[in-house]
Amino acid sequence: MNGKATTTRTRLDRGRSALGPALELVHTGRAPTRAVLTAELGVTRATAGAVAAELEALGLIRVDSNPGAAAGSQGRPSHRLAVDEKGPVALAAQVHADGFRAALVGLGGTIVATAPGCVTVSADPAQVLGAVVDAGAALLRETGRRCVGAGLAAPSAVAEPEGTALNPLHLAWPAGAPVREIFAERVRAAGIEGPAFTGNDVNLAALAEHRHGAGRGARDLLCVATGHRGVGGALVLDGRLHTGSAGLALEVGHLTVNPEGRPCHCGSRGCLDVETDPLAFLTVAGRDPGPEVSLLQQARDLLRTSPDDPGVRAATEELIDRLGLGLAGLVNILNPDRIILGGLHRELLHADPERLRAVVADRSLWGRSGGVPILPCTLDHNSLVGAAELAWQPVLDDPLSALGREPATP
Amino acid sequence: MNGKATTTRTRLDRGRSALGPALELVHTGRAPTRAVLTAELGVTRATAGAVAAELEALGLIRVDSNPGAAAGSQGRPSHRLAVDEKGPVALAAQVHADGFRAALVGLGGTIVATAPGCVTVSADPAQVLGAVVDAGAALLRETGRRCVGAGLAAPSAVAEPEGTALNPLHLAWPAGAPVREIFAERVRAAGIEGPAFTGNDVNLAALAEHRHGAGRGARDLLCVATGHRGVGGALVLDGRLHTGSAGLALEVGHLTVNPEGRPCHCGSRGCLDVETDPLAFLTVAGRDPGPEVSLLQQARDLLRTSPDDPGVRAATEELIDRLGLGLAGLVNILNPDRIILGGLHRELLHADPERLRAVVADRSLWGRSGGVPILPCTLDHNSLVGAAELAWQPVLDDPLSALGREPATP
DNA sequence: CGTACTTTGTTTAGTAGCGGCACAAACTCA
DNA sequence: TGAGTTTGTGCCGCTACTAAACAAAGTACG
Repeated sequence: MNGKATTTRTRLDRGRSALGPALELVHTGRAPTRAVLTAELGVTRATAGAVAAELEALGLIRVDSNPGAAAGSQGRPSHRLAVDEKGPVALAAQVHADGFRAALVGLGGTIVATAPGCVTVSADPAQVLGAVVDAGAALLRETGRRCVGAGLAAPSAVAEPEGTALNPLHLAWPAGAPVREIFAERVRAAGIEGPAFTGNDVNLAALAEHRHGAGRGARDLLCVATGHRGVGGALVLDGRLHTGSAGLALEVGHLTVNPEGRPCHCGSRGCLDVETDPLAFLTVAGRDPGPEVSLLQQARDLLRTSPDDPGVRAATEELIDRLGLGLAGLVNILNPDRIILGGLHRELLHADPERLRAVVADRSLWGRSGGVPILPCTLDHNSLVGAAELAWQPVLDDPLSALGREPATP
Repeated sequence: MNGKATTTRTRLDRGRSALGPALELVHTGRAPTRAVLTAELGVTRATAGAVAAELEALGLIRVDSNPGAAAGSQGRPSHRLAVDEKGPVALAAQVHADGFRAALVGLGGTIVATAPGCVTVSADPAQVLGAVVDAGAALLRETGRRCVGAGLAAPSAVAEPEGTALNPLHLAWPAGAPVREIFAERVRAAGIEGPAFTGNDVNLAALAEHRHGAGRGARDLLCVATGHRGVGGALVLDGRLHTGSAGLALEVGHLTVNPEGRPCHCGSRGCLDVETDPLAFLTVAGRDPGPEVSLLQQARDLLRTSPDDPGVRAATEELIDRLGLGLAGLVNILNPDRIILGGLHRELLHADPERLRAVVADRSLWGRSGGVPILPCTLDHNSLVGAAELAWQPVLDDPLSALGREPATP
């Protein structure tokens, strides 16, 4: 076989622009085999094979030539595609009122290692972010994993394009703190490879649920969640977060859901924020919130342990009605094809799903859009996984340039 | 010249996937010259030249080798790119409470011919749509233009994917009328070439303004407008209409803007619909609406002729405050980078722009997003032009297959 | 008025990434 | 064991580009 030198190319010169979409399909679990990958990409088997081979060569996925049971189907069994669990990871960081958490997240949204940390709430963002980045750097050293980048989930709206935290009310941080810049600087200082990103925690939770959780397959996904205080929202359209032109979209906390309701710090009354958050639940239920654990935890415990207590029952129903009103307003404006609830709202849905669905359907204008499925979040640490998604995104968009070959800007 | 046969190909085999984006740039006026086209497409001059040549060969654009003044610039003057005004057209149709209108619209959103028509409001959609399609067919015969397809602007939400009119309240049509199907059938019956599309009029107005009017260049464009009765909204994201999963997004008419306001047919009180439409304006101004001309026309005339009348002044201010509250709510949820107002809302903006902007900024949560520019519609017949955009879309997406070469589904 | 410079358009020669096709491989079914 | 079915691979060629050199058409400036 007088093979010409060109033969050395046949495998690695194939598949470039289809590389990103293919990786995303494996990442989100929508391409378990090469045959499915071929169909999903809309390419030929030859191309899909070459793309899979190149992704394997990059150390991102594995192609199992497994003899695994192709139960009940005819023909040659497909090789299985899976994320390479020994591959690179993204560093994910989260800060909230109670402390912080760092984790390493591989492709597929699997948490490889995690390091919770508690700090006394500090008014200095640089100190907290430095601590969480250091925890992440320690995880990277311990595991020896390659890092593709870092992502931070912040409990505040993040203004675009500056990356400043607009309302970190419950962190005692100064409004307008340049969190993105501080985080990126700390990541660089810790010697962590790759770019650094920052986003709002509810936005990132929605992104994670869309790719790996209850939102998988939705085209227009609305996510609403409580933290310890207040309510946040997020919208994923066609697989991408809609953050609005200034990063301030889906600030749903101040929708009016009770015209005669409690006054809100925004100047209005009866906002979703003050009517459906954990503090509201405890107050309506007639409990004095204690200072020992977080309000969210207290509300959750109360709802789980004594759901039939009259006060708890009344609080549940009132909050469900208020939340339903807010969701109906959002449905009329956004018309999502799925809604996902997190935090206390998830518990309220769990407590009486029929009531919530009925309120939303009743207050939505057109019956059809009121019939939107409302589901609970399903992922653990979804904000953390979402933060990792930010860091993975460049790799999903263009694996070759993101992983160092063909440097984008030399 | 012993030229090989292959030489005959050098011109028409070039430029395929860049063809659509290039046409869209010329269509929206963002590529006045080949040099700009080169930069906008991010391709080489060779490719841009070949693409422009092919679009010219398709009869869609013209390349002027004009000696026209390249005032003040060095270097070789660029050839000018322009839409071919003798090229094909789209048939645009609009129906509203007062009658209908048909038009032929060329690339660039220019109305080539128009035929207004008045029919007594008929409860039979097939009759009205048949009349407007016939008027369009007559225009096509008169002008002898080639037709790329037809689009209909309906004054109602259009449910996806069925294409039924959900709330044609002011047309006396049955709710749930299959307008898309009826329109498509009439278009086929009239022997008009190309596919037929149907959309909501405010949505289509927003699309037209985004491509050819006050919304040009906006990434997230919010459009709010009154017709004769009621209020509609639309959102254009990244150049595409956001219609939601069931076509029901941006049904903003029932946002609460006055908790103690007028009762609305939706069961609530103080909806944007009943608080800021032309009837509300006339009522607050203390005028009895007459039956002779449309409510919108009466309100417009009143506002223009006697803006300093105390009743008119009070009505203007009250409606501006209500509208501002509704817009602020939308800004908090959608965070658009531009807002465009149509119908009576356009007149209200014109009457006191500062007041409206102040209310929106004041009721928006974060100062920055309250500073969103609010502009009046600038296009005549923007719904009609938007309807034509629907019909042009397949050509913009893939000129070759849409214009008959390479039939998509043989 | 001619020369240098700037910018635009064209020609020619590649090349990356895919499709098409034939064939090989691996299984099920009868 | 062989036919049928589905999956993976090697090879060829096409399409839509890029790269680079060249040509053209103007301005700037002596």
